[in-house]
Amino acid sequence: MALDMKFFEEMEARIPKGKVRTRFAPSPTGYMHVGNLRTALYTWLIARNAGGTFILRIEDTDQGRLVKGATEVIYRTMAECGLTHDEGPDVGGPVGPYIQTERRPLYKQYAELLVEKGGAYYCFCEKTESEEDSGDFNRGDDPCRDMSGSEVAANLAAGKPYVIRQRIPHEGSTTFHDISFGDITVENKELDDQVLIKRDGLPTYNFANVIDDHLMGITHVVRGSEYLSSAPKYNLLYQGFGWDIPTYVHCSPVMRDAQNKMSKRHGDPSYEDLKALGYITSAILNYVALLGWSPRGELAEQEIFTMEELAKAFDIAGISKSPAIFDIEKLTHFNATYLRSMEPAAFAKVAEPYIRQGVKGERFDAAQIAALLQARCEKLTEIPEKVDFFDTLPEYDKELFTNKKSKTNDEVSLAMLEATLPVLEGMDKWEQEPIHDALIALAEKLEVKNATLMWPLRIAIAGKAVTPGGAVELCHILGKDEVIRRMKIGMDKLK
RNA sequence: GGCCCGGUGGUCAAGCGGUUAAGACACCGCCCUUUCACGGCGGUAACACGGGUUCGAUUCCCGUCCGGGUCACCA
Repeated sequence: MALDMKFFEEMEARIPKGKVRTRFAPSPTGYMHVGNLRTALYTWLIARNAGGTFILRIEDTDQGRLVKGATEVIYRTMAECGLTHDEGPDVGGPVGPYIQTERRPLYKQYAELLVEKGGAYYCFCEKTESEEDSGDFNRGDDPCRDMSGSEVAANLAAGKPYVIRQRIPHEGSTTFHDISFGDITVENKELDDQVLIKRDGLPTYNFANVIDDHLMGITHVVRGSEYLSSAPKYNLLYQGFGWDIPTYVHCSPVMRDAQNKMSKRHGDPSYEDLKALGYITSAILNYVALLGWSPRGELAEQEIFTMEELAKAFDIAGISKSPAIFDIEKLTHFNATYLRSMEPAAFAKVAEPYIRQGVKGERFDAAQIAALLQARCEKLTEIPEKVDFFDTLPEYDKELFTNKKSKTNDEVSLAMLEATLPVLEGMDKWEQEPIHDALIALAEKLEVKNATLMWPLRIAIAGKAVTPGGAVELCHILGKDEVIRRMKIGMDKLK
């Protein structure tokens, strides 16, 4: 069992030094949930904030959970979100490969190295039910732990299946440092001799992670707090190899409510789902960034951040230790804010497909409708039902003509429409300004408030109480002939 | 259950021994107004509880309670 020490030296020589290097290491499950997205974002932010390197690594050591097309979801999401990686399976880099199954031989060699150094041992025990049931089988009592070298060699030679386990000291305690949780100390006897190399020869997550993070020169390990309790074992592993321990940044989970994490099983939305619900990427990212992190000092009250601003402002000290409940209402607020702050042309572009769901064909100008919508929609998906009246005048009740605040009833409404009809019919320039001026002038002449004149007109041409835009805007978009046609229908209702 | 972590309005959160305890979402009023919105202004609402330490605790320590995580040949 001679180890090729030269190989280890060469691997060591490849590791970039002296710069911040972070990595996002998802397993390809085909589903980017919000917590994942946030971890990816924070990881990216730490790298960008420090002018460092951001790496994408695919952790696919679980044979049973492979999902086809899952890595594509990851690439697409990262690209859409602007979480660009400097090294990864698709772009390469100095410490590849970046897919764990392609690194398979590596883990085995390092496990053997660790055995050599005394930090691990071969275990030939059967995987038994009783072990799980009894619960009082202490992994420190594993009979293989102290097996003689010759016996191990004999078993190996006989082809007996085995796993490689980490040898945790029975005595003492281990302290690790997390940048937001501080020092955490655990008694070694609380730790078990976890499996490093599985019976199938593939590494466990816990082992592959340490090997890869070291060989890829990762300086900051960002991950969910569910790994907090296995962190001491990681430290022992690093120590066993004699490697530097990276900076740990553990993040508390994103919750669906006070007691449950967001999960696919509960039907909680993933990044993709949120987009399908009408949320835009920039708003999602901004909201997620603030879900568990907040800026300090000068920026403490700022909520709207571009990715650049975020990269500049992001500091690890601002990461929260307690779990945060995902509040879709607040996301909605961010979404609305982002939609409103877009350039009108840009908004028209993202809104158009949704407008066309409600307004078929090219009869009406989508850009004009978009202009009315911009201040009135929080989610893109609410657009179609807001604009459906353009195509066809809905069936409506004449009750709508009565509005207390506008001082209208059937009688008044009819009078207003009768007075308005000839004015509009006489207009030769069908533009917003002239229509507006003519109607305002008419209201003044009739000595009624603007609303008294506008309300019945808007109801007649839209057939619904709530519309994007007022009577003038709607008249303009609908066109003269259609307006007059709809007004007459309204008047008939009122007679 | 053992071990680890956390606990400021309904939610996200600032605060780091002395504050009228920020801000945002949501909610409620008012203003603006050709509907609804946008925008503007204002309001309701919090330091889990009990002990310490201290001249003084939301801030520090201990206990209780509540919540989360973890105890896999899953990640």
